[in-house]
Amino acid sequence: MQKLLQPFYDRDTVLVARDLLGKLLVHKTAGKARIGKIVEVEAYLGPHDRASHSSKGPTPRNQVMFGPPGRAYIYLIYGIYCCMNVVTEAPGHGSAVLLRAVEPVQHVTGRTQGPGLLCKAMHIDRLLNGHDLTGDTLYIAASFDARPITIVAKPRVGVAYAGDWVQKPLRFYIRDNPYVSRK
DNA sequence: TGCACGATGAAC
DNA sequence: TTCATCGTGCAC
Repeated sequence: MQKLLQPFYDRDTVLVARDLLGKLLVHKTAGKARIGKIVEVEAYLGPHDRASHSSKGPTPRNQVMFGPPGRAYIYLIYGIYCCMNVVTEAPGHGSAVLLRAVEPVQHVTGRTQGPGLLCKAMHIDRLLNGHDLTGDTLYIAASFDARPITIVAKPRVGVAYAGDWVQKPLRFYIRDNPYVSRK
């Protein structure tokens, strides 16, 4: 498996988001590698993006979004679920890609359609916030599966408060994949 | 120090 | 359509 390194993440957020589709999310715990194929993502561009956590500037919560690319930004949502993002572009940019759904590949149990369920099934929690994705515990790798995929772009989910940014097509998923969270 | 609310998911 | 559940950010 070819692990994605920092140059992959240090690029335009939309390009990273689209390229993440079909890649493998790997989380190693207790000698077991849990693997899921990424089938749905959303791009959060930076402080100018009103739907992004970085839109109000750096805070203790979102500081890893402003750190170097290739790290995990993981936060608690609604007091119940975790959501995982990968930080993109140069340090200080404040952009990231939210992983919304994966297709189970290995050692993944339970539902994976939706950012909260994805983290639960992959055993990803807030302790991994800020984790370096170029390490050996939590990382993303290119798949052996070279079959072409068709990418669909839609408005993001759950950001109705974001004004002009609500309708931007920054949600991407693999067409016809049954593990995408919504149509 | 208090409080309104959220990049969700599941039940009703 | 409503609710669970709690950390975060901002008002007071």
